[in-house]
Amino acid sequence: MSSSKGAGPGARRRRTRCRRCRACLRSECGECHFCKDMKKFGGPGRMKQSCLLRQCTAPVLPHTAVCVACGEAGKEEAAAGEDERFDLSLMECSICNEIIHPACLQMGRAEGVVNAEIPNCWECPKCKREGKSSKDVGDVAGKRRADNGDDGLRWKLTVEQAPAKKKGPPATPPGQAPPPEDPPNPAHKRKKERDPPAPDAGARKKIKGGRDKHLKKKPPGASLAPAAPPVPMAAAPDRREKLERFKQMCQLLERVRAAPSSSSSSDTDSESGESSGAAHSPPSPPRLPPPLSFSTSEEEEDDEEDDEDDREDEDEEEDAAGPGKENNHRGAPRVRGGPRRLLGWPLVPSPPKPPALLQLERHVVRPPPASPEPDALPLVPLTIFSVMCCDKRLWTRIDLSRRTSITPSMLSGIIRRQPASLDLSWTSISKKQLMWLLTRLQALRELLLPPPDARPGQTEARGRLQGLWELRLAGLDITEASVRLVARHAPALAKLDLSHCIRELETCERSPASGTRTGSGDPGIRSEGTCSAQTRHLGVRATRERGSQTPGILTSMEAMTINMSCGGKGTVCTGLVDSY
DNA sequence: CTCAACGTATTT
DNA sequence: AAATACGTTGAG
Ligand SMILES: [Zn+2]
Ligand SMILES: [Zn+2]
Ligand SMILES: [Zn+2]
Ligand SMILES: [Zn+2]
Repeated sequence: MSSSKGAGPGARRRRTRCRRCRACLRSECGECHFCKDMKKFGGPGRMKQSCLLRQCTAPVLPHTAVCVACGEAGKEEAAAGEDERFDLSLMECSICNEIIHPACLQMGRAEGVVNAEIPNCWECPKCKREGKSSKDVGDVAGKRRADNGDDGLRWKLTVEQAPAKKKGPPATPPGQAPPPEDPPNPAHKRKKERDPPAPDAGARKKIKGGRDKHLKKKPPGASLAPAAPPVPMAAAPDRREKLERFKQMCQLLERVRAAPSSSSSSDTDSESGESSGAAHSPPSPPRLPPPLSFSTSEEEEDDEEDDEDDREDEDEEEDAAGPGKENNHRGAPRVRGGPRRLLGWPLVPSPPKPPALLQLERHVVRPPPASPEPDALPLVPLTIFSVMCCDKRLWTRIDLSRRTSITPSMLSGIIRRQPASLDLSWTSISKKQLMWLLTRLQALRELLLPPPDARPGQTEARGRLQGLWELRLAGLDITEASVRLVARHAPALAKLDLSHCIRELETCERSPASGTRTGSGDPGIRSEGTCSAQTRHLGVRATRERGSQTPGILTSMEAMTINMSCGGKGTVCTGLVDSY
């Protein structure tokens, strides 16, 4: 401690908004919680927080930040190549908080692990060498502790807009910051736990601190970098089966690979296997090998109750990484940063989706190892494997339901894949995590945007839920007002799951009688049928009452199925046990 | 200096 | 865990 000047560890520099990301560029909504607190919107101004819709997704170091070693600012603009650019930039360690030019490190920058989701953020070589992990934060220089509510979402979000296309180099356009994304955080669960891993990143379990140091894989933790070590997978007994599946996948890829995925090369990052999640997919095309899921050290077995039948493997195909070269062990500073590992296995690849929207190519990971296009790839198993792990086309659906814990790496993986379908039911995902996801999932974000055809004076915005036909809100403490909004904005809704909702909803009164009409709220929904009390998931079939005075509600809907079982206050369920 | 808000500390 | 409160830093 005490190492250096006040600037060292002691004075952590506060990050500020980048001013360039989508969030930074928009105006305050004036309606969110924090906006309402602002004096300008009539609030008391005590919270002093940024508008929720303006949460910067790529917070940057203050302009006044300087290198702890040489005292100078970042000079990336003066650099020529990518590497030099990195060497001359200022990097802030998420563990010890020191800000330094990688070039000013005598031990070299090779051991540092870059967090590609946050600009100028890494786990410095010093900390890495000492085996520190995000968990150790706090001891450093006696300042800052990480124990506090640090959930890992330290620097708010980052997402970003559109960097230049896939360029190879860092996306740092001239004078600007890269388009990072950011780390999520696991938060919740795990009550205390001490030592081991994970402060912010998901660190899981109790691995003991004692020596993990150089265990082969990196200690979980950090949401940051994926393990970098190239760990050659040693052969293991049960690995055989995995290899088998792996082969199958390769074959499948062969078949599927028709699509040119020039997709982000960066995407190919290394992923190690990591957790799981299973992806289901529509019945269609080529079928992948069985579910299989593997996890790496990260979460894997947390003692929790992850149980699940499936997962149990542990592997790590870790380095599948780099397509090609990538791991450079010494020498190059690598950034394996960004992406943490995988989420799971795709059960079925989505049909060779045309290159339709290669949308967000975001994530520019530092070392853009030019990744060969899949088509051009030599049929190297590992390489193909890594490509598959990140190819967005193979991840149209991601199912993390029932996972007891949603880790940062999972969130990161979700964002990188931009799935068309994402199931997070029963995950107890935290509000922060959900917010984090919402701001960077294009599809969901668009869902909440005003309709493309909305006109200024238009009072009754139609929204983008016109085609929504099923909505599951089970277990939520949803209000009647919310249900009304749903009914109003989702005219095509055919199935609505409100089971396990604690509060009493008047929308569809639950009375023993059948064919009763709705309660006071009456959105024009009438329930009918009989109730089978013992059934846990019985549902209520409600039919829209014709001529309801509530205009717009359930319009165009002849009937919809509403599951209101297990509601609050000992209410009696009404209706038919439907097909739900 | 003023205004915005980050990162913590306290409360709920 | 989430909500609230606020000292203080950072941009202009
Ligand atoms: Zn707002
Ligand atoms: Zn920003
Ligand atoms: Zn320096
Ligand atoms: Zn450090």
